[in-house]
Amino acid sequence: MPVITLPDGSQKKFDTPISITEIAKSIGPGLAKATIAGKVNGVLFDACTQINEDSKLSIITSKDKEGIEIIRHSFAHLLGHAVKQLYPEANMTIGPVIEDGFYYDIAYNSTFTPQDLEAIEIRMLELAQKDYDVLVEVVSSQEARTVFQNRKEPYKVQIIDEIPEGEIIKLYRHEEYIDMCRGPHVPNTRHLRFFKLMKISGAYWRGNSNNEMLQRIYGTAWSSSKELKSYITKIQEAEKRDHRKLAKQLSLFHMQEEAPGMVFWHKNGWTIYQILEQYIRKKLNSRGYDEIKTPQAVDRSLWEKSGHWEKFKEDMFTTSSENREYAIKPMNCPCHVQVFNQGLKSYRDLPIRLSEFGSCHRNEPSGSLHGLMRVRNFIQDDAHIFCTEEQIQSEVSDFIDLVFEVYKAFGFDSILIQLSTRPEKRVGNDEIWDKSEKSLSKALDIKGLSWSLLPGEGAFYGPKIEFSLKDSIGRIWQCGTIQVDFSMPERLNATYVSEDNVRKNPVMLHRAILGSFERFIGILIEHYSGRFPAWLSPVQVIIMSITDRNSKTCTNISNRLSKEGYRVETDLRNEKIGLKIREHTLQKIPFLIVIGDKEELSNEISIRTREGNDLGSMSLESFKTILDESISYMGNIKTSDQNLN
RNA sequence: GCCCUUGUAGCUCAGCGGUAGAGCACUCCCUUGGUAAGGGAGAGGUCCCGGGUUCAAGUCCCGGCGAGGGCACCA
Repeated sequence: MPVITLPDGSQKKFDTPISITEIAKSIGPGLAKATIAGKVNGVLFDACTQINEDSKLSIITSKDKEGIEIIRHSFAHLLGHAVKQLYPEANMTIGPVIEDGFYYDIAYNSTFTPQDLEAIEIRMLELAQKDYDVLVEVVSSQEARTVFQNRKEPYKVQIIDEIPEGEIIKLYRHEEYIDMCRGPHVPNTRHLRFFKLMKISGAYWRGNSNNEMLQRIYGTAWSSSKELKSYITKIQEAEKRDHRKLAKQLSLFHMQEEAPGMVFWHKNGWTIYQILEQYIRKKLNSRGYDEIKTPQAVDRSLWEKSGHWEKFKEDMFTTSSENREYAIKPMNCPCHVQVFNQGLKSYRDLPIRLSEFGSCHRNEPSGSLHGLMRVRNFIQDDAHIFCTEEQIQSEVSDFIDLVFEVYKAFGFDSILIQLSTRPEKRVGNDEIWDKSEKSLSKALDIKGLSWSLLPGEGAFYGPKIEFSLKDSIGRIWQCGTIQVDFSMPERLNATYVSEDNVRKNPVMLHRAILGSFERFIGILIEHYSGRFPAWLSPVQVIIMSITDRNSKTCTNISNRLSKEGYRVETDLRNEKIGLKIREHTLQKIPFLIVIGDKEELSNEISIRTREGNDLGSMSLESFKTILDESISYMGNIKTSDQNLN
């Protein structure tokens, strides 16, 4: 006689054990039809599950987050169903749910082509439209093993072998297709309608690069065609703001095969770089950092001492001269210790904050290179703080303030913080780890920041905080970091004389705000979709003539603005004004000035923005006020755009 | 690094065994035109590199290199 309590608190009594579907039916036929699964006392179950004791139940439909996840998971099985019909020799491995969809990893001796993908998608549609019931059965591991041995699915057998004894195994039957899963799954394929297979790629069995490569088919799935469409649109929008595409259109930088993973900055991109560097330099100088510059190539012996040679030899570029071997620096820290080591330091000198816009090279795996986001040569807004253990917390605290201040200047106000703690392989005793992890978490807590813990993800030399920001279309990028290091100062003999007159190793804090300029600029390009705020725009103002008669006036105005430090260009070509406006709008120049006879007569200029707003005619002085205001918003696009409207 | 896809004019791409194409950009000419594309003519290519198959190879095959999508990696 189970009593079922529904989410609204109402109760239903039943005389006999009853399935979730039946309960839904007793509430209403519409709900019964929409039922995908049920959450019984907080745990998800298949819709056919019998409930025989008093329980709390919520019916899961496609409107629930869990519902759409179940739909995605069932789509993976549907994919399996279609694949096995079309390619009986294929071996199924795992097919989990991921953000926005699902995938299935398949072992198959010939490669799936885009045509195969299309065929699979069509077969999936046909199968789904049969509205067949998905049947679930609980089996012993021996039974499961027999099923998949008969089906010649060695990967499934391997998975079964690794399931602990006693754990229940469920088989889901999609007509003749059988898959194994924890479930739950949709009760009928009529819930499977809105999906699209996205791409095929390789993936290692069990995610281990020593294992064989499988073929992974990715799909996206939703509970309505509207959601599916909006997802596809979102992907297309993201493609439009791809920094590599925009870089070409706006002539920001280029890369070429002779220098894989390294950037040829063009004038426009380098202008942005310069603004960022100068901005950060000013921030650091005002906060007690001393900027330095250290060598690009350093003798192997230093990298041996620092431990890089042993651990990261493969990732370093090397060169030689007169029988000596050098490594191009992959990091600045060992060099910074060399600067610290010049002259005897007292505890009174600490903290010492050494900053460098240091160019580093890392021989990243070719397959990981990706535009500006992952390069082999990059410049960091790097600095190392040498301090005492007691000073860690306040240094970390000051750094967090700085990070937030800088990110805010670019309009990033959603920042994720993660604290990574001691990994298994580490140096330093537990006492020191306790202390440094605590000083990091305390610094975060004192500021009332919410953060998440990544246990075991710290560097071998110390724990770290990572700052990730969310861009204008919701993607997350890791940028800033601060890491506590007890190891390198000791390895490289950095010492200071303490208050009690003994030599101690300082603690070293590695920290960066932007991370690398390359990556950060890549993020900015996509964040702004190439429409840089006036502060960062490589060209802030374009001055266009109506006819040749107006050229001189254009040049005069341009010179005046240039002299005052604005970035301005002229377009005096013998072309119609419509064409000029089109081209410079596409170049995303914030302010477009038109000069014709009318303006010359009235001694005014006509302004239009790249958004297409006509600001009318005004004096040069009035325009400068508008321009100054726009620049003063720095990287905050929302505010500056509102201002322009 | 691994799997798949891919490399043709400055850019975006078509051509996929039989004398290299289009649009835009570029050069020249006409046009001096008022807020997102004025008209005409012309020039422009070791079809990524190296081998092979073939009477004949951007086109098919093999090997490099680069790029794209994933996977692995990201101290």
